[in-house]
Parts: sequence; structure tokens; C-alpha cells
Amino acid sequence: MTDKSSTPRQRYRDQVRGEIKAAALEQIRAGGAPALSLNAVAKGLGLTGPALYKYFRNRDDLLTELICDGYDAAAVAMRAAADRVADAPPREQLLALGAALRAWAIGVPHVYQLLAGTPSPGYQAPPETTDRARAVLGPLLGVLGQGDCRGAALELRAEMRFWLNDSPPVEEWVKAWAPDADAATALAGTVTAWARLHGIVSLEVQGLYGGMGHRPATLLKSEMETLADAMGLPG
Amino acid sequence: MTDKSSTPRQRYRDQVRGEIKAAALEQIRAGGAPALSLNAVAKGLGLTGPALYKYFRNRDDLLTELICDGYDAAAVAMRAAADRVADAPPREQLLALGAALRAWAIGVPHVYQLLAGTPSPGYQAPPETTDRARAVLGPLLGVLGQGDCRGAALELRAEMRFWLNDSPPVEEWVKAWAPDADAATALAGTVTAWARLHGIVSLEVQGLYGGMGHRPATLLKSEMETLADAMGLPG
DNA sequence: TCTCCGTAGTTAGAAGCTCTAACTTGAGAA
DNA sequence: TTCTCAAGTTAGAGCTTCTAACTACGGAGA
Repeated sequence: MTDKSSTPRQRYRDQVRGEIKAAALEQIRAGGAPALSLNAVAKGLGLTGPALYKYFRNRDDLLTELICDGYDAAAVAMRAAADRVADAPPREQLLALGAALRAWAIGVPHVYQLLAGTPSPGYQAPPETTDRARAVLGPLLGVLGQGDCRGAALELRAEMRFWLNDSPPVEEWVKAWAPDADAATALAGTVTAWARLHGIVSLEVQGLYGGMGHRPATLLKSEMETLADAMGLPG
Repeated sequence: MTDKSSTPRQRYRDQVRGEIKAAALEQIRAGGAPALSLNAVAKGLGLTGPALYKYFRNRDDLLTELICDGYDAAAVAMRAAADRVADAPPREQLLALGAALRAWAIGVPHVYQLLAGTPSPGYQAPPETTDRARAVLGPLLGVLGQGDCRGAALELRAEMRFWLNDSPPVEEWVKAWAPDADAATALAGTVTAWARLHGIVSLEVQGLYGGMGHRPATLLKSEMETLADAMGLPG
């Protein structure tokens, strides 16, 4: 069986698709998702506008692919960070994962905004983004599964148990990343970490700290340390 | 001196401006900020497109006004909540303020997204939004100023001192809302609360909890309780 | 080697958008 | 009662997404 992706036509097609995506990202970097113009992208590549419709069904299709690529890149960054500190104590792992997500996000703020925002009138995120988002958060499950809820987090953990019972995919996801941990504990810690990280990072990439004199890194460190304390993470 | 806002011309003008804003908000509610079309708004009011330019300089102008209105509404909601629990212990005040912001946001999710996102290609938030955002967070200063940083938050507080020294408007803002508190402590607690609230609420209004079985209210309560613990708030 | 198919790219154009310019009309002010 | 000026109109430039119909060429098979 001939490798389908290696016929000259297919290779050319893949390359052009890549160039289109790169040019589109550049436009989004300069002016946000609403500024993406297929016409301008085409012109930049020496084509006319309608030619792009041979490569992407429409504008939303292109955006969706960029969003999926974004999730994948974030997941790679998280995984790399997790590997780097695999032998460190859990508390340090949590700090490293938080710092990694922020570092990735501020390196490509327009991509982070793409993942978080509504890029287009009536845009609906396709279902496959859920899986990709879970891959980004996966490494957190393994770390926070080593902790233990206490105080106000107990109620949260109780609710996570219901969620786990209702949704087999979620249960599988947790089991895959934290096989030995109590699933509800890992999930409660991860959801908390997710919300904290997203709050800090999204305020930063949207420039809402503008004119604020503090460094988001300090806030992030403080928040991850506090979470490690609250979850009793050793290290 | 005749009241300028009561000449018939002016009253008519104010009313039409109000109708335009209401129709615009309705469009944004239905399809997000990028879906706002001045043409469609005008048609809905029985006018032709260009007529709107007698009332708003351009599309961004209208958006800016909607954003300012949004901040004002959020500030009113926060202030009302603060008044309602003025006699309660600080911990309960913090919980109430957090719940109030979330309740306001999920009541008008499109407005919250408007405040947080990039509504238009190249849109630049005007400087007056900073003051309005501070009015929203103000009540938190008074509550968290009654606490005390410890552990990992000490480093954050140290950074807040620099910020206070560098920026007189910030110092004034804190003094206005928490005159008797240590300004850096109040600020550190408020920035932390802000980031946590924004993380939880923005994930919710953007539907990123979609298919997640948990109730954001539980996460919010847990996070505010944890913060109250970390700041040693009595209650 | 020659033929033919299909894909890449083209132009033309519909329908929409923001926004400007120039005009008309009618309500309030003097 | 007259005059002024704001409100609203039409026309149109220049942009957008996206469809339809056409051309031309590269690669696969006879």
C-alpha cells in the first residue's frame, strides 16, 4: 500500500495548507482573530482569494484547525515540562507546570486568546477541542492526585465524584493520567489549578494588567504554592 | 441656566441612543461582539445604516460605550452586594462579593465577554475603562484589607508595595476603599481574588465547563473560602 | 510515449459589511 | 413667521466571505 501522504500532489497540498495557516496566524497575531481576512492571506501568498477555498471549507474551518493546533502545542509544552521535572517533588512539579503554561501562553498570546475567546460570529467550538483541552491539563492530574483535599475543597471533591460517575470519558481521562490516585481528589485539584491558571494568564494576555506594576509570575507562584499547601503536596 | 439634557432635541437624541445600544446588545447576546452589525441594528429600528453615524462616530465607539456601561453595571452589582452584607464578618463579605460578581456575569454573559475580550480588529480599550474596572473591584479592597498576608503571599505583597510607590492613582484607589488597611495587603488580596474570580467566571461564561458535571458555584465558594483562610479573614 | 482525468487556480459576481459625501426635510428657536 | 440645523435619506467606494463556472497543467495509466 502506497503511503497516501507521500504522493507529490498530497505533499504540495500539505505544504500550502501549512503556509496558509502560518500566514493566518501572523494576521491574528497582529490584530486578533476578527482581523483574519482570507483575502489578505491569499494575497500574501501570491494567490487570489477564492483559491483558499480549495484548502479550507471556510473561514471557521481554518480557525478551528488553528485552535486545535494551539491546544496541541500547549499540550506538548505541558508534557515537556512534566518530563523535565518528573523526579522532583510534587510541589515543584506543580510550580513547573504552572510556569510552563504561562510561558507558552505569553509566547503566543494571540493563540491563547484564540483558545479562550469567541473568534467569529456564531462560532461553535467543535467537540474534538474538549479532548485536546484535556490533554493540556492531563499532567496536572498526575501531580495533584498525590495531594489530599481538606477544608473548603472537600465539598468540591464531593461534587467531582458525581461528575466522575456521570461521565465515563472523564473517569477514563483521570485514570489515564493519575492511575494510582483518588480520582475525585485529582480532579478537584486540577479544576482548581486550571481556573487559577486561566485567570492569571488570561488577564495577562489580554493586557488587563496594563499599567499594573506587578509581575504576573509572582502572583502565579503564590497561587500555585497556596494550592500545593491546600492539597498537602509534599516537597 | 436651562438644563441642556432636557431640550426636546436632546431628549429625543438620548432616547434613540439608548435604543441603538439596546439593539446592539441584543445582537451581541445572540452572536458575540463580532456579530454586531450597525446596518442590521439600524434596520431593526426602522432606519437606514448611515443614520447611526449621527449618534455614534463608528462601530468601535458604540462598543466602547457598551463596555463602559458594562463596567458600571458590574460596579453597581458589587456595591449593592457590599451594602447588603456591610455588617457581616469579612469572610462572609468576601463570599458575597464573589457570588455577586458571578451572578451578574452569568446573567449577562455576553457583556462579561465584552469586557474581557478583543471585540474588534485592532480594538484598543480606552483609558477610562481602567477607572471603571477599579470601581468594580473596589469593594474587595475594603474586605481584604482586613486580612493579613502569610506564606507565599508575602512575596506578592512586597511587589504590591513597589506598585503602590510607582503609581499614585493606584494608591489613591486603595486608600479610597480601604482607608484604614495596609494598602499592600489589601491590594495583594484583591489582585488574587480578582484573578481567581475571573478564571472561574470566564471559564463559565465562555462555556468551557461545557459537558463538565460540576457547578461553578461550588468551585467559587471553595476558592473564596481558601482565600479567606490564607488572608486570615475572621468570620 | 500519448491521452485523459482531476486538481489548482483563475475571473465574475452576489450579498453583506463599514463608513463618507452630498442632499432633503422638518422641527425647534428667534 | 422665518430661518437654522439636526436627522435621515440615497449613492457609492472599498472592503469582506463565499459560490459558480471556467482554464490549464501535472501525474497516472494504456
